[in-house]
Amino acid sequence: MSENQKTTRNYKDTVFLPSTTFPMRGGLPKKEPEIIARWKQLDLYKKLRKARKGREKFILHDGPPYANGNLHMGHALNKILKDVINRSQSMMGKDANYVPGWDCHGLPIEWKIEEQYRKKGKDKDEVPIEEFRQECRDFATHWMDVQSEEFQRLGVLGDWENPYYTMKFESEAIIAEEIGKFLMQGSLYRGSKPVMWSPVEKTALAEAEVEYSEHSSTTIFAKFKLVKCTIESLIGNYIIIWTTTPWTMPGNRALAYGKDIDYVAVTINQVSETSIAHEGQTIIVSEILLEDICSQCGISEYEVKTKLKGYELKGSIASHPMVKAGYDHSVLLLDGDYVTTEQGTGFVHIAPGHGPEDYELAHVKHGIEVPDTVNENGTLMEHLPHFSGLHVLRDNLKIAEIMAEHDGLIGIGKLIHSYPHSWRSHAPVIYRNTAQWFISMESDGLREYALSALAETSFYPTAGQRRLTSMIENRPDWCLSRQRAWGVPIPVFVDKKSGKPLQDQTVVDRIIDIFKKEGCDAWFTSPSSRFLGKDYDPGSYEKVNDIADVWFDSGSTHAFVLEKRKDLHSPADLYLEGSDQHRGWFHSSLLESSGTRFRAPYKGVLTHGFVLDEQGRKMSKSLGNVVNPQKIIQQSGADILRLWVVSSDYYDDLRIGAEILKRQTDHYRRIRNTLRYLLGALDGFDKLQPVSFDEMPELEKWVAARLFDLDITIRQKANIYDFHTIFTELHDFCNGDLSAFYFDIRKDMLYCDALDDPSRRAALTMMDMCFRSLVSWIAPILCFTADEAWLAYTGNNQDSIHLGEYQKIPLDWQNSDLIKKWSKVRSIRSDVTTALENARTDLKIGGSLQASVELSLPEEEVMLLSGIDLPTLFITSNAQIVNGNASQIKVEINLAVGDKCERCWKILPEVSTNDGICRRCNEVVTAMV
RNA sequence: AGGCGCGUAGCUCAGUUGGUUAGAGCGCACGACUGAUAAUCGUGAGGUCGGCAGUUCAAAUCUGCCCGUGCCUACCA
Repeated sequence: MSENQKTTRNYKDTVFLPSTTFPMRGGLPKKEPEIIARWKQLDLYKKLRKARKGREKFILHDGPPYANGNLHMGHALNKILKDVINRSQSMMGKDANYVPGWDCHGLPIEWKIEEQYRKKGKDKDEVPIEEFRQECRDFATHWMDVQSEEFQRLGVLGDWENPYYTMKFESEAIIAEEIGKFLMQGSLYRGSKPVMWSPVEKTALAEAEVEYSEHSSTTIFAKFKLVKCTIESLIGNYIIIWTTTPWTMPGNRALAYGKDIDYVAVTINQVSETSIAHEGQTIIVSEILLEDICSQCGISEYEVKTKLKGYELKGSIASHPMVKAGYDHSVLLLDGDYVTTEQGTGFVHIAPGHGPEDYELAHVKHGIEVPDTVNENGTLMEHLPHFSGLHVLRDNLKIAEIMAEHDGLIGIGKLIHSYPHSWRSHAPVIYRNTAQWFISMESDGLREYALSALAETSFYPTAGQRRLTSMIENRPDWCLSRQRAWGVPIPVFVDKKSGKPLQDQTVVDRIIDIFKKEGCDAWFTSPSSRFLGKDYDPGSYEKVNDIADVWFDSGSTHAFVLEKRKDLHSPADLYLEGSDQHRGWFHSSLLESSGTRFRAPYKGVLTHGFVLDEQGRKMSKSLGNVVNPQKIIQQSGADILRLWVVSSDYYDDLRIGAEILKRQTDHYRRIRNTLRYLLGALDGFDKLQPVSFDEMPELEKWVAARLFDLDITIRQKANIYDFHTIFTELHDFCNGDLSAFYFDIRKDMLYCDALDDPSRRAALTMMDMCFRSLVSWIAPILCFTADEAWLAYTGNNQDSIHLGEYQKIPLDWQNSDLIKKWSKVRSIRSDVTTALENARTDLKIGGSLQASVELSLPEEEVMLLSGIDLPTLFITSNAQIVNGNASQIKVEINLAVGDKCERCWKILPEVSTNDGICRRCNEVVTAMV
């Protein structure tokens, strides 16, 4: 080798640069499906069950999504969070067995099928119910398959081959069995309440099946004579009400006043020719509405007798306008906080069978019985004198005239207003009192059991407890029945004579047996005798044709999933859903379980917020701000979405949008590159001897202490489902501790020291542990990337990081003193980098290796730095303490003296006499041969 | 309209029992390196802590009102 060749020798191939097959760019959209395929081929779910066999179980019970469409961000958030929790529990050694599920029955699916019928010009009522139900079943099956694929694409690990769903025959049977429990207890009772009813279709409607359009109504001013009142002078006066639904008058049972409204008693002195009001009578109405009423009723002269406040009418009783014509019941005056003086008379007539508010005030609050007055075809019932057979929508003028004849009115009018109509027939609908099945909150102490169960449940965040508790405290009895087709029937027979439900366990058991084998379609297709057996005459019993509220279905999942599957347990460790489920699944599950098992089906409840757009607005099609999970997965990958979940405070609402996702991608790259650097550095490490902890340099011991602390934090936070903190800790560790500090300092050693140098081996030993720890810590979050990195590390494609656990960090790695010490060291280092930056700005230096650092330090800091190699710490070519007794830290930067080592690029005096490289490099290169 | 929440830098979040000039990371700007290179390192600029009023020696933190926003109810005779 000539002199010339020597000086230009390229030392690059003598430097141990990182090398790895783990690419810098993830290419997640393409890679993730491959990883999923690998998991399937490995049968990861089952393998994990085997690996965790006998371990303590952790059961996060899946709240079933509704099987009727593609996933949206809310689904993604929910399932990712569940998966992160399950995987982290698994990493902590538990058998976290996750069984996903679906909710299949219910109105939205029923509608879809109906809609298809309408398109074909078919009528739902002409189709046999079993055929209709089969189509609903097929529809739900289709969407379960679609959603299952979509969930798995998010990386969610669970028993996808054997999920639960509410329309499975066994599920349906057990739902029926649970209803049977309430039946046998006696807390299931038949009552009634007003529901939206279409007289044309003769069916109950849901709120969402109703559309509002213009309708012309006959209005009446009806008069109720006061028969009892604390203000005696008012007795005999008439309370006036105004209504747009004269047909509800036979069902009137009360009047509502506003306690703070000003009323006046007014004597009518003169009326117009056409008026039906009577001179000399005294009426009571709202003061500010008086003029308006008088003009509408043709009252031309009047005289105010008394002024009063609403509350003075408390306890008063009036008589019905038709009191002498068969309507001689008492009409109570009640305080209604919803009464306004915007229109009408300031009094509201209450027909408990014809409005939810009427029902609530009269029946629920005051126990007034709800009369049946309207047939299912919309005609008034036979037992109603004078009105029998009249139609509630067509005959209102007639009804008004009859009332006027009986001197029950002071005015008749007309109003065009917005009124509910049936979505299907576009015909007006009414509220109609309808027989319904209820579960009593009181009769068997359900409310008490539920409340005490809540007190024993852990809530994340704690606010959920208050919210649910106040709902349970205030809610009315559970209305279980729906007049619908697609659901689990209420498996009850009613004794036609007594009107009481049949309570016989053998009948219930028989029903359940049949449902288990054939599904609950049998209820609609089999004769009653099949269920009743020989002991009862089918002719004497009415089979209930209502189905159960779908919330009862999902409220029973603990019974047919948690209790029935041997690989699960009840109560679950955790239920986790969006905050809307306080009113939904958390609520219904609690009631169902409290009523039958006297405890909650869960030990903990976690609620997350809703997904909003980047400005914090709700997502809607009309705003055009909807973000689809499918699109994000396609563009960036599911790991990015998963990172978004844990980087957010999911107890509150979460925002998502272009910038937020960009930030996640940035964070992802940082973590990925940290893994990549470790993998590169560790290339070939397995051939070298690891170094025992005691023999490691202090810097490595500091890394060990950081790992120890992180391990503690991560386990603690994972146990309270606080992944946001975990994410922050991990990111800062990769970013601040490793990349910007430890790696940067150790590069020289890693690249330039002899391959088997003890210090270098010590660094690699610690880096190996860093990698193993880091990859297991991110595994629950970045499940794909962790898997990929682990595969690059082990080279064993029959293994997966997800079968493993968090690393066990040795106890003697804990060292809070070292953490404190190096925090101070880094503070001095920061002063140096600032000084270096200033020198750079002054064009004194470029790279830090060009610099020589002169430090003036107080004694304390000198002690701190003793034993630490300063050029290594600062990544400069030279550094020394020039004054060890200074009052404050002072840093001076000079150009390093000497020539640049061709191999390690440090500037050292020895280089010129050493063939262009430094002493250390010379030794290493010579030894290589 | 009612019940329960939320509102700290462009973004995501910390801010312990009220106590010095309100923190972090990202992004941004500027610079260095070119042996983590569609990487990496450094420095820096960004906040009347939703608004107003009050309690206090002292408020992002406690109280009241208001505004914005989300979930759940109720939207009617």
